[in-house]
Amino acid sequence: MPDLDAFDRKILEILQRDNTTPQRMIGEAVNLSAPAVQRRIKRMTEDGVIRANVAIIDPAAVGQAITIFVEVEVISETAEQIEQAKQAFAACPEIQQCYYVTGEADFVLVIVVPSMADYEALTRRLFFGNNNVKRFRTFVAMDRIKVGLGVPTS
Amino acid sequence: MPDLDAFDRKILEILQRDNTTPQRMIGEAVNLSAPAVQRRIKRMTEDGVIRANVAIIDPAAVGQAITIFVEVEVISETAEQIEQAKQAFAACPEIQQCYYVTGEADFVLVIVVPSMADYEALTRRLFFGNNNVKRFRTFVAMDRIKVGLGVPTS
DNA sequence: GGCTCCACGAAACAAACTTGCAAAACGACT
DNA sequence: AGTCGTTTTGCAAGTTTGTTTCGTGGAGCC
Repeated sequence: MPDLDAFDRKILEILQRDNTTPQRMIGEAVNLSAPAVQRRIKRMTEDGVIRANVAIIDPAAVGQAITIFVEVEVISETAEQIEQAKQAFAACPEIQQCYYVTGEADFVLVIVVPSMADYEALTRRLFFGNNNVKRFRTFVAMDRIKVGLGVPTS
Repeated sequence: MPDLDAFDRKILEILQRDNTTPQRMIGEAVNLSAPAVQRRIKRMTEDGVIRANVAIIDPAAVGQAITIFVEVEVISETAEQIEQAKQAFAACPEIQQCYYVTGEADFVLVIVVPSMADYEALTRRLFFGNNNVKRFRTFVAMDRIKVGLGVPTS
């Protein structure tokens, strides 16, 4: 993965805010022609710098009103058990984000569900139904203050 | 915010996976003409169902290698203090996501930084430098198993 | 100097998006 | 059942955007 110059970083800055921005406008903003911008975007996409281009949907608009954080602590941390847990979490559509972490917990999950009843059913399936889960701690989001996947491009 | 029919939901499903998909292909997938798809997308964008269109960047590619979770517990939970905390967190570029939650903590943060040294400096500025922070708990991500903002559209 | 290798910009080209318009689908009311 | 009004659709033309081609100029290297 080659390193990025100032042009690339400026382009990324714009794209991670709005990837429908015409290449012509990006070109004006960074002092480059549209084809040059296009080639850089293509290269960064091929190199995996740009991982995806997606629309962000308001969860409430599709009936997924509740966001929940869960810390999960497991009993056995063998490579096999961890791998199995990772796959189970990754396959669950309600789980929006899943990280394997150090600290007082082993996994941190971000879950999106229509109602608390749905969350209750999910815990039954995901945690109580898995005998390697020692404990889990739930945090219900009252306010989504800042949501996104933007990163500083410095 | 009007409700969405089966066409809209299918379109959203596609767009939140790849919003560069041509409207013609979306049309084929949902059995609608391209202009019909275009009008629905426009309407959903105006209605705020589609919140943004963004490129997702690999943090490591721009030197932001470390993802960290933080639970923050505050001392005083007056409306004014909470509001102040929200604004401080929202304004911080290293903070990628911030939620105000119920449970054993008051805020949950997702932070992206280049190194642990940067995180240490950030805690100094953000937590130790704020006398309303009672305690904070850090979880360093070892593996990003599932990352995204996709939601079930069904 | 002469060479190759890249990245660039201008222009031509292809593809996608957008708009106008008439016809079809749907509801409400008689 | 029939009619009117509203809404949404598909088609076709027009416009914008994305992509490729080609020739030029600069950096590094014999």
